[in-house]
Amino acid sequence: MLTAEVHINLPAAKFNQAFLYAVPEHFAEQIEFGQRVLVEFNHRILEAYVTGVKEQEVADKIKPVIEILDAEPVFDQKLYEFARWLADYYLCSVPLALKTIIPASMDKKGPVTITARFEREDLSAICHDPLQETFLRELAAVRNMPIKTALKFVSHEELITLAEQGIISMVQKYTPYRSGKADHVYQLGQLENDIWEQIQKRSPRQAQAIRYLMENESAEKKTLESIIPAASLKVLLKKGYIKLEKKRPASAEAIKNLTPEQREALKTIAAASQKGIFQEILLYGVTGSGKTEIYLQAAEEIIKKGGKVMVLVPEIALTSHLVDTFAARIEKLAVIHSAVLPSERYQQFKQIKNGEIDLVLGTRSAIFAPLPEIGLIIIDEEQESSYKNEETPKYHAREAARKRAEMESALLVLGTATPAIETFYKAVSGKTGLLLLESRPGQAELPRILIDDRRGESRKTSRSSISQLLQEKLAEKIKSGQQSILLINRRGYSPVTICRQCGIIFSCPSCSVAMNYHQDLNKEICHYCGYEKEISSRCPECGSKYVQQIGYGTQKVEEEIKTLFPGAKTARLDLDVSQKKGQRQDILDKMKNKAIDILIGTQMVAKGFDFPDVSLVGIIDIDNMLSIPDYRAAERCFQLIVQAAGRAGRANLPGEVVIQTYNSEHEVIGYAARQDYFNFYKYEISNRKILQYPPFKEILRIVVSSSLEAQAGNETEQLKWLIEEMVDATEAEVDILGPAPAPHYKIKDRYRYQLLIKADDFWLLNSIGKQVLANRNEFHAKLELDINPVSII
DNA sequence: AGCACGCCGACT
DNA sequence: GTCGGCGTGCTC
Repeated sequence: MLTAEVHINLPAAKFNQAFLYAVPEHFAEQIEFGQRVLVEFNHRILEAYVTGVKEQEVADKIKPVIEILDAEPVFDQKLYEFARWLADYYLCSVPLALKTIIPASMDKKGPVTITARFEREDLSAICHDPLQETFLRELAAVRNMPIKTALKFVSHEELITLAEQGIISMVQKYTPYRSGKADHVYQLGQLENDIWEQIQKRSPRQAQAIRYLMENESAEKKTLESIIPAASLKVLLKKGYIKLEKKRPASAEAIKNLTPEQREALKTIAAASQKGIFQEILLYGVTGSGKTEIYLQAAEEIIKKGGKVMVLVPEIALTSHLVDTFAARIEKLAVIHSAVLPSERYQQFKQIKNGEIDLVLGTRSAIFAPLPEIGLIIIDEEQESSYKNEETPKYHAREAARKRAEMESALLVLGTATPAIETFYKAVSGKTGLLLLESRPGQAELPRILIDDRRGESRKTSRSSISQLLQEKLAEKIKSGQQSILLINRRGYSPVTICRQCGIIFSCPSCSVAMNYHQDLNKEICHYCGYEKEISSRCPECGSKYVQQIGYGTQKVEEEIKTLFPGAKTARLDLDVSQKKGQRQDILDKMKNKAIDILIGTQMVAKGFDFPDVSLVGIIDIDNMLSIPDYRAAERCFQLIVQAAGRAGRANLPGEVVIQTYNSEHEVIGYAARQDYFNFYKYEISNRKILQYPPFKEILRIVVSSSLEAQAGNETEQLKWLIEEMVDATEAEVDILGPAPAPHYKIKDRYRYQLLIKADDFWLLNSIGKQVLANRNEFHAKLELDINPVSII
């Protein structure tokens, strides 16, 4: 008998095992590894992934596969193995891991299909109604039909009844997107003179199209289709007078000459990639040292030898120049990101799978692209926290890439100017390779970094969010026509509103956080649950009118700047702005065209953008960042300052950075100001050692949450006992911190407690996690497990 | 996860 | 007597 091993698509971690189903005769030809199917499982009809098809004799009665949902497989053996690793390593079910590796573009469903769930010979036993019998006999013959056809025989209600009785099932199958070819352009094809004259005489619309193409060389698909009727274009295409081709970047960028340092690094990478075994190299290069050129030339070498390359970036939108550079140099390139239309993504998926793509560039989920024969995986800005997935499975793309590279016997290159402490630790202790790029080719010294201690500042400016020094510098830059960037790590107008009469803080009714005032909307917004409330001029508690906003965010800084420099052109770039479509690009364009003097924004402006005329960067509130109760606070702070400094004075202008602080003797600020990664590393690694944090310990964070306050607390306690019992049994050294109220005690009406479990050995911690999940039904509260969390707040 | 089954109390 | 609360077990 033909059987299918399937994984039922249920998220619970315990559904890790495969279940066996019978493959009915009529599916024998179609069923394939990696398809999604429909099966009956414990009185329910559920989706499942086929992870094995074989002929075997089965003793017990097994249920049949009801329907095949995919025309083609959505994952292969290799990706299945990768998914199993993902599930095992990050503590989730195999089906959930499979769901995360399958791109969303594969999730489009077509119209409802009616499928028979009985064999033709059983028909007389299940049906007595003559009208229904006609329908069912027809259905038994074809096995399935569109709902439209079925409705010609019976009513919708009858279909539902039949479905409830299990005689038929109503299914939506996955249907591939049709290619939209939005990234295509029209170009002139073969066109003889006499034909052109003929067209001009007989077909004015066609002639217009050709004339347009003669004048413009090529036309965007959308543009031409908006001028010329589709029918005319179709005729021209069919006759070959015009053609539709994939857009190619205008001019290939020249290969840059390498500095001796770069050449050395490239040589090492090329040599390593040729060995055909898994290796890992950290490419540590100061900002402006030309890492991108090394990526490109290394990729080009691999591709020349028939290998494929994967490049991961933190966020495409913040890395558009990198995308452009790759597009100009790599011919068979696929860029994967959320702005790509689903139809194109489907197309991409197929091309990648078929080996038609040489290089995949994308954000963290691109690590799951079905790219064959990978020779090199590059992770740019490897320290970025956006590589961590914040939903289960809470994977880190860097770790996933390491595994993928291992599976493919490929080379993994981690590139950065500020390595994550863990990454650098591995490199200096010899576990991975290390390449240094310490000089900047061709240009610019490091920017001048000023630590601006605001203690004792004169009354005149001390109440402003902008220090006296920074005000002076800004005035200078405006005068000389240079651009400035101000970094403030908080969006909104002000983060706290209080009543000066009774002292209450305006806080979110569902979360234990203060409401953020947003002036543009004149609303208070909770940044955790999104709750919004019109601001009232009176205190809701005591009715007094002494309501005051405390602290500042981007909006307030922008307002102050406008008051201080009425003539200056300013713009704000934060999450609120960039979520409005096109606004972000608009601001970036304006910045490039020098239509903005001062750009005020959150971290996003510090990352990746490259504006050649910026010569001043002000970091408004670094102290706030340093005070975050997270073991990575210092690291993040250092990274932010170095990144921000990288924005200042990249071309021919000497750059300046002003760091405002009330804490000028803080070591981290000092190291960052000197751009001294090595000493920062020494300082930080000794802290990590003393406090027993990564890389010296692995961490498992468990957040226990419940809408019942007591339940959350009690069950966290109970969970701790359970883990202590497990640990006692192994006699291993494990630290359990907590139970402690989570730093955000209440979010969306759920009370949260957390446990931090630290151990030397990853797999010991992992097995503790697995045992916790195995005992999950002892708990009523929600348990969220995070292996090596990127933040513990 | 979520459905069936089974064991209890409240109520027509 | 039955209706429905929810605790427990099971899912090819």
